[in-house]
Amino acid sequence: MGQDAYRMLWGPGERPTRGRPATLSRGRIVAEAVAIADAEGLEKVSMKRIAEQLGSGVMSLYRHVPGKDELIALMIDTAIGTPPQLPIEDGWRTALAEWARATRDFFVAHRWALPLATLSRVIGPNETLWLDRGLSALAGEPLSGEERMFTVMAVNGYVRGAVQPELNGADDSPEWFRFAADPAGRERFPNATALLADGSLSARTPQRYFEFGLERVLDGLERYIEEQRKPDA
Amino acid sequence: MGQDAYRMLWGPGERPTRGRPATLSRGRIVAEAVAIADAEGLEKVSMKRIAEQLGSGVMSLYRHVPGKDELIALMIDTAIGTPPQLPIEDGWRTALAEWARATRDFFVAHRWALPLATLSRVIGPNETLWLDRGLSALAGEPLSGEERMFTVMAVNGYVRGAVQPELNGADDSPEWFRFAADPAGRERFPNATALLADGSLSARTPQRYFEFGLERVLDGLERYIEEQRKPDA
DNA sequence: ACATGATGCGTATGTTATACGCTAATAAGC
DNA sequence: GCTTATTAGCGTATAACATACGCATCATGT
Repeated sequence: MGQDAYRMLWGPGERPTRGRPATLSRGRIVAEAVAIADAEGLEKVSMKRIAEQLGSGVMSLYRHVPGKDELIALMIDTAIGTPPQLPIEDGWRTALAEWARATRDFFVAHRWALPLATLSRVIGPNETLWLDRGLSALAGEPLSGEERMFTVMAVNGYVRGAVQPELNGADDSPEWFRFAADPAGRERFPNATALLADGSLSARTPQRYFEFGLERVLDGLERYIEEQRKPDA
Repeated sequence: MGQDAYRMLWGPGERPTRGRPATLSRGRIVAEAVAIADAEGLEKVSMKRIAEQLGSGVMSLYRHVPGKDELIALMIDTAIGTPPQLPIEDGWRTALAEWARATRDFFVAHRWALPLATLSRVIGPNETLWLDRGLSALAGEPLSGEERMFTVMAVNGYVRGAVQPELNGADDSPEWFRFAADPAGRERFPNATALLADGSLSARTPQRYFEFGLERVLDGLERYIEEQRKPDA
């Protein structure tokens, strides 16, 4: 499957000139799959449903897509699209912060994408472009290649971690912390209980605290970059 | 399903004294599911397979588990187990770093867990205990509840982000960066290509760079905590 | 006109999870 | 010890799913 997925994501998009011309296309199939996932969740995305939505037979899809796994790999790369232009002129920190916010926007706009993104899979061109864009923010800084990579990964990891509770809790109320209803729970999880006591987490301000954590991560990166810039050590 | 999963994870474990005694048990089923996932991957975990492994009929499993979704929720909480004791006496930073490493160890030991962890689901007692343990590292620091929460989340997010490439690339070679094989790819992703040029990412030293990123994140958190401690502003 | 080659898709297959109802096995009440 | 209530084990049936195969269809190039 890795091989097929790779060819589909990266292979040349040449369409044949001979034979019966296609009414369906890979792009339309993927777009429909993304639309269904956005509207009703990933579990509603089935080959049958996509075909119905497109007014075609189920097996016709397989002329354009090797299988469902590969289709899902395509969904991520299509949904994430091309990254935004970053304000490199304002410095790496501002640029990376913008990159982080855009990444968060993607996961919020396509709630189904976060679990898929952590799946082992082939990375597509658009996603590679996002990585490249993130790295471009650090182009002028005195970091090794691996340091650059892990810097972007640290930011990316934070974004994913911070956005998840926002996606989960969106249904209703704090799904967590029901343990605090009984004394045994309060005793077993004193520190988590304390969070409830001072009224934290009841407020619905995910965006504000996203920024809080992001600043902390960027602070840490900034400190290292500043140190590397000094000619001592 | 949320309701069932919640009751199963948090409900009392009392076994009935009346009726036919059980040969199967919830614990044995979950343990077997985890064993299969560890050895052969999550996609091999089916109700049929679990039953075969336990020498029982498929439908017998449903006497002890409401359904597969709930079983998977249990798998995470069982596999992660109880968190390690942290060296609080050495300060929050050392303690949180230990917590981060233990979290990483969990995801490495159970490769199937990372995508599931990002899924929307009910959090179980063990996972709550991990959160509580992480928060306990910050108990003495001058942070608000929300700040504590997002501090732990920042570390947790970093861990997940940093461990993922390690899990993916474990099969063989760098699945990424095949684009660099042709000039068009090199031109399209100049910054990512540059990483290859200086020999980064070829070395197999994930652990070392895990520590690098972790230190950066902790640096950022430390700076904030130090500032809060000062009586100015 | 005709061969070529690709597309659209109905049918069939194998794999899932799981609802339902029957049978078996034990403990509590008499 | 016998009955009855209560629970566990599980065979069968069902519905949803991805997808292999083969055939009919419809353009293009000769």
